[in-house]
Amino acid sequence: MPELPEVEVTRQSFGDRILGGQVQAVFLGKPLRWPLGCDPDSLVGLTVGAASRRGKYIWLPLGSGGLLLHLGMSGSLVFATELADKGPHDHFELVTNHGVLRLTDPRRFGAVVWSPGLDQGPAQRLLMELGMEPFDPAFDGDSLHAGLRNRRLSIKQALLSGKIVVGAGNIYACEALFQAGIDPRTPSHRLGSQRCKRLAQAVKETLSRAVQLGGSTLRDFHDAHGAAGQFQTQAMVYGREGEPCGNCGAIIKRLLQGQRSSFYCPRCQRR
DNA sequence: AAGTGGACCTGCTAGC
DNA sequence: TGCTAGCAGGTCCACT
Repeated sequence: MPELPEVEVTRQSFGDRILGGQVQAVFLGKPLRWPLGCDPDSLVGLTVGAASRRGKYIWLPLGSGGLLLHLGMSGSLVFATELADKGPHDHFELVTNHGVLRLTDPRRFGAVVWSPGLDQGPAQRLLMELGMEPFDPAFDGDSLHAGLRNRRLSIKQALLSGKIVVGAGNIYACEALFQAGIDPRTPSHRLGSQRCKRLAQAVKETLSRAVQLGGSTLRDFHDAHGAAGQFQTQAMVYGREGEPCGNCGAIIKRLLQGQRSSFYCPRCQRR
């Protein structure tokens, strides 16, 4: 489900309210992608710090360490003082005196992992290979060009890999490539500095617009208050196979790249 | 070393 | 109506 915008919208929607809370209990459901990595009872009494985001991960400081949360494909977080009874897909709860943070994740590709610090332990291991943050001013056409110039994989897969820039998943990679006028199959090294500049700009704009619109709600995404996103209504290509391009009228096509669907306009987007 | 495909898991939909 | 195949917002790991 969640790409950078959904993760950021989620973080913003509960971060302020949980800040300063004290852990009263921790509930674990079925196993997630990775084990928590500590005794859940050892978190009781710890104080919650300011939630931050790196790529599609949320870092929630707790005491001297913290929890690294990932929503996988189908995860969402809810934060409330009063929550409905637990359902079959609720696999983690952090009960605090400010409210309860609950992870619901049917497919269980998500994770909640204890780490002694952002730059130590599991968090360090999971985050160290990540590419640049798209909203970092250092991410621009030049840095993108430098990251792509020796790569032979397609530009779509390069964006999805997260090794150059993080945050664009399948929806936003498709949308950014459309906005930049680049065919998703284009070999990365064939993009010159001019097109890299356009693409870096498109990635920044696509992701920031999506954050402003509250993310994309394709089937079930909601922020921690329960609000749905609106970006999907403005998607130009994602999920629009067979429809006319809003820009030129050509029929939007779908193809498979690395077992993932890519949507593109064969007229607006060039190799 | 970079690139590819499989694996993890459940739910929903389109089509027969 | 009921079954099945195919699809889904991610990413680690083993293998070439």
